[in-house]
Amino acid sequence: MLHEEVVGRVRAMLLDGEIPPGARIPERDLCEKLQISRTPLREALKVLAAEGLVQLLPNRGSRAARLTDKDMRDLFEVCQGLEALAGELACERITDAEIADVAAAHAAMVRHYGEHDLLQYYRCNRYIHEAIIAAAGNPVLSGLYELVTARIRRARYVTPMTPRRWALAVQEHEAILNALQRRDGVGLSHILRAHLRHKREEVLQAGFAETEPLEQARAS
Amino acid sequence: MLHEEVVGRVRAMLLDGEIPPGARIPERDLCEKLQISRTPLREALKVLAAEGLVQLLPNRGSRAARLTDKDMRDLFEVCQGLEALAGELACERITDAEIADVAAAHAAMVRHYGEHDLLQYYRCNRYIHEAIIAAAGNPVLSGLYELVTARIRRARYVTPMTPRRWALAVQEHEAILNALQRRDGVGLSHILRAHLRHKREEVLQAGFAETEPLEQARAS
DNA sequence: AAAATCCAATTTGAATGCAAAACTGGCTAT
DNA sequence: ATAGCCAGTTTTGCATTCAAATTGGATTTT
Repeated sequence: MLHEEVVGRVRAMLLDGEIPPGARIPERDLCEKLQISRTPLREALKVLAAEGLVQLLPNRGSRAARLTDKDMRDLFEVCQGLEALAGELACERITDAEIADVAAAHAAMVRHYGEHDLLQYYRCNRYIHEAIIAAAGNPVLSGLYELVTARIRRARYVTPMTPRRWALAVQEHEAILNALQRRDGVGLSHILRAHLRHKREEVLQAGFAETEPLEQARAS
Repeated sequence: MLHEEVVGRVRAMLLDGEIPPGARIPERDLCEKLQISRTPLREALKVLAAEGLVQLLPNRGSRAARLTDKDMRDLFEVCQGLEALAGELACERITDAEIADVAAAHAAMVRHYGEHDLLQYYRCNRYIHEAIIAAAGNPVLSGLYELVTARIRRARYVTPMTPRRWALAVQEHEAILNALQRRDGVGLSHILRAHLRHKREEVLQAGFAETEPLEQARAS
């Protein structure tokens, strides 16, 4: 197994909640599960710690990072900035084919909204946001976006919405697609920021932060 | 030596150019120099690779990353976005004392400009930009900023300027301080973007990218 | 009985050792 | 003379090993 693969596997376990936030990560157990020795696993853990997904406690091992309310606020704030930037750049650089692709995803999303299928709705939603990032044509931006969104992914794409909030989100997405089709960078940037600001409020109100001080179960 | 210290030491060697861009990094040599064994060094290299400062070639070791023109452009573009965001947030959150601190650094910078002391000028310049980031009060933002600026630091704070460019930069900094003092977030955001756009043009014109395909000398 | 202390057992952090892959230089064949 | 190839050496990647730190619990002390 390649280094990047190990990092990817452990990252997936963290993002999927297979290793819950705050859980200690006993190296030996994970090694056994991944069928590798401690050396490459420890390399992966240090990388994930640099990404903010793992917290290293010197001489006391590592644990899955936990997000406070402040962390969540900060991450969303930066995410707003990154998406706003991406929106502006995307309007300058996106191709007609890519716009059509986003439009299709948008239509599918609206369909899922009509069917009250939250899971599929979120899948399309995420696809659209990521397509806008990709359309900015800036790998550095994409990389940072991935770093930031990884940490708030579960809060962002799992939190249930009130009918009122959901309707508003769909409306905002109409405006997003519209701005993109008109290649209105400034407009897209603004609507994306508002959209994410609303999402942040929603997530914070839902109390999604992972601040429980109690000891979590270890990874199964 | 602690893990973070190893990462820091190697990162410093990369940023200082002690290990020049493109140079191969023989693990044994670095181990000897740092007086550590290969295991912790390799952990540090993987972290630095995740940061984009080191390039890992599977089974063929690692080398100091080299920036192409495109990389430089992308990094500056993102840096613009981050500083613009920080500027807006800073105007909402900065204290009077912090503004006074920036004003003092600005005055010192102008003095160094008058003395044609580029090195000291750049030092104050960098201090100001970092103070604005810090004033945004968002550690996630600060972290990403550090990631991005580390990679363009040498291009940004070493490139010589024409008298004309230098005068313009000072003028822009007057506007930056002014917007900050008026707590004009939108204005600060705009002037910061323009300021960095100009810097980027300058750096790219100076041909600062590290694209030489020839084999570099190894770390001394 | 509660608190502090000490000791065994576990776990982490780092060095070493070993197998596999890549580079070097010299040789052969065309 | 040059291109291709092969053995020897070096370097990487990972498993193992060893020392140091931590944890939990039993024992002792107040």
